[in-house]
Amino acid sequence: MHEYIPVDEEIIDLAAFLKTFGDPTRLRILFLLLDGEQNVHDISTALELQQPTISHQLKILRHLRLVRYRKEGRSVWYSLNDEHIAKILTIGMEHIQEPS
Amino acid sequence: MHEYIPVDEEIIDLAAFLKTFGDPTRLRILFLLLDGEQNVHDISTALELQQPTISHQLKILRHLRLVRYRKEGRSVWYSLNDEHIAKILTIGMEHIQEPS
DNA sequence: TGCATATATGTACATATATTTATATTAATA
DNA sequence: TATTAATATAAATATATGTACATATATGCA
Repeated sequence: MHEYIPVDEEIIDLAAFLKTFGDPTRLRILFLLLDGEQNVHDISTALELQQPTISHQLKILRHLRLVRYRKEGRSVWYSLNDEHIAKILTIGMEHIQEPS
Repeated sequence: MHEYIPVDEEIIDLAAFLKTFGDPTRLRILFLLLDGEQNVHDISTALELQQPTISHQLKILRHLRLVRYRKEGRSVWYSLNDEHIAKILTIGMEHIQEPS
């Protein structure tokens, strides 16, 4: 019984998606968003990182659909896109906390 | 109710772990291993990639504990380390196959 | 021991990417 | 309309990383 082997395009897309979890700044943003919607200013304040740095990473998170956003006046509110994101964070944490 | 925010070291470790899924070659290796143990030669034949390329990526997969291995004579047999790996692949596939 | 096979390591190079600084855009409000 | 606040974009730079090629190591066997 053979597992499903993704075709090339799926492999490329999957790598791009999962790679997005592979940066500490993006992970910190995602963990913040586990608490719910946050705007750019609050994220950059909470993480003590410059606003362009946050906007840059949010753009990547948006494009790979890890987050969604809505505009309200001058603010843009970001949140996790769906349950897949939290699940991957949870499984990842389980893995690194496991004794080797 | 606030979510658990990982400390810096956990963020670094988690990013390193998840980043490992972010390369097409490594993903192809992992999908092969869903079928069960494979040795280096068979992997490099199946993926039509040079043996040093496979060994290089296996080293990374080993260090981040995505795979385990056992030596048998001249051969080294690799397999997925635990259920976390397959779960992340599955959730990732669900995500990219979801209509945007 | 000598040789072939299987796997790992090291180096070099090209490419990708995270961050900083500066600037642009957009929206609210005085 | 002028100004301020919030966010996004652009350019520059430094760092990281994947691959190819050459070489090393290790094991089995004649």
